[in-house]
Amino acid sequence: MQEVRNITKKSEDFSRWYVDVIKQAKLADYAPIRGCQVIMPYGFGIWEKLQSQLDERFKATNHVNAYFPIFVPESFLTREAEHVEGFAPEVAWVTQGGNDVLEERLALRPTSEAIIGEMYSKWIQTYRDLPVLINQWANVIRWEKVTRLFLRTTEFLWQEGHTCHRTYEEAQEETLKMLDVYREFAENVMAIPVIYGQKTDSEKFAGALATYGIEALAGDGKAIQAGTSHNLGQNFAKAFNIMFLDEDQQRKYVWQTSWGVSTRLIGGIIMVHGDDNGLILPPKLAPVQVVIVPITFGKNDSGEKLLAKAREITNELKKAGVSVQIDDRDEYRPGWKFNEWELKGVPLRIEFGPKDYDKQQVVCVRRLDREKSSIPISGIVDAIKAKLDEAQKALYDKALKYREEHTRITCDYEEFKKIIEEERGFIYAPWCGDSVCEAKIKDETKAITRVIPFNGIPVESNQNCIVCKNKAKHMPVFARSY
RNA sequence: CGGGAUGUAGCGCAGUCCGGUUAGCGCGCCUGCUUCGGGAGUAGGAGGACGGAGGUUCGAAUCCUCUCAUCCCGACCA
Repeated sequence: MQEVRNITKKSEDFSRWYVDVIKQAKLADYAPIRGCQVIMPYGFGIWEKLQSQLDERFKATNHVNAYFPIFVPESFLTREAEHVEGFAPEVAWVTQGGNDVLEERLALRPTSEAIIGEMYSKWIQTYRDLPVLINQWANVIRWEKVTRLFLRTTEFLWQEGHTCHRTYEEAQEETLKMLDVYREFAENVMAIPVIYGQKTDSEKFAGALATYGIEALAGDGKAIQAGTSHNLGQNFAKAFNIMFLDEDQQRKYVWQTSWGVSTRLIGGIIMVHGDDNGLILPPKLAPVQVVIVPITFGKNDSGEKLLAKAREITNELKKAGVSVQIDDRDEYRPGWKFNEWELKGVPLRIEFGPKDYDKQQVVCVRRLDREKSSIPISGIVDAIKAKLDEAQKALYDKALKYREEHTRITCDYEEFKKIIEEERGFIYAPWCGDSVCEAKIKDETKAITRVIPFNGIPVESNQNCIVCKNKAKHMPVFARSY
């Protein structure tokens, strides 16, 4: 029989598989503008779930939301030298308003440090105004040369936190606190294990003192940056004159942080969890957590009774807060529906047929591994909730197992090259800390330092840099990446 | 931005080299009947003017020029 579903096998061509899954699960579609995508309702549903659960965590850490303009005057953008240089190649400009050419071009924000810095300089007067803990949910524009659905699009959605503090220590604490929020979110909500730590100088954000990130491993052995948190030091404070009068009567520059995650996370979820049958969503992010497929035989009385019972179960679960959908479409047969909901990554499927009706039970099938179980209808709410929790955990465990199987340690550069070429994945390797060695590895292997992990492997005193053989200072994790 | 490939119905493709009735095929879609526990069967039906713009020609999906978009591989990035 011909395969109706048309997803390229993951192992055959990962890139095509990725696009096939997105298009067929109706997460997103190409827009008629280069590099831009339309996030379709099902994909946006995932984003909304991400958003609300992240926002909860921001609020819990005392942040508030605000909104700043999408336009950034050129003169603002150019105030922090390293920052301009970092973003110059990918800024989109507005040069005309209506019929009039603008005196000063306006950048469509590639990030908002500049415009927010400008406002902060007005708002902050004394140490009593600190800390400022603001987050913004917004779209940003980066004129990328190479784009890829969700992972890198010209316009994307994200969240950017921008905070101001009285001291370096406080800013550093904030930077690491938010990194940890991302880490916890990735693990517990996205079911994605991450390596987290500090970026090397060559990988840090343009204008930051230090950048920290969380890194996930995709199903093809390439790394995906899933979130970043920057200690901006006083660089932007100096550029935008953000000063406060401290208790000791001295005027001082504030210490700032910024941190963000984007719609790229959706790409990460697809790449980390998906399989040959399509998407697999963690229950905590699934727009539809449970789908009920009633199985009826003909339009007879028993069929009607069965459908009525299925709707009753649906309502009961709904009332209990489960995102559940009944698929009572007449035009598709059960097998077809099973495949479609698997493609869409729905974590649990409930099958309810005549045999189940007689026994007053349902058959529950888990998306991840098609594990089947029978659940009595009495007490179905608790059972399904437990199944969802189990599915969330099983998904994390599977991703963790994959990552562990694709993480290697080596002190030998030749072996390093071989691993990158043949297996990819994460590689821990000792490094002297010199960006020359880092660049050499990048040139020769296309692998770059992802982070110097906090949850990694400590460097030992007798270890040497895999490139220059000088004494190693760090044990970063390397990978090819998206 | 360099190298390569692709663009024909909602999706996947053939046709293009070597111009010539009314542009085909599979899946999907619509209607009817039978079906329904892992992508049903059958009968009938609708749907495209060939990515876009110019040009060559009696005639262009097919040849030429430009352009747009996507994918893959490289150089840069959430």
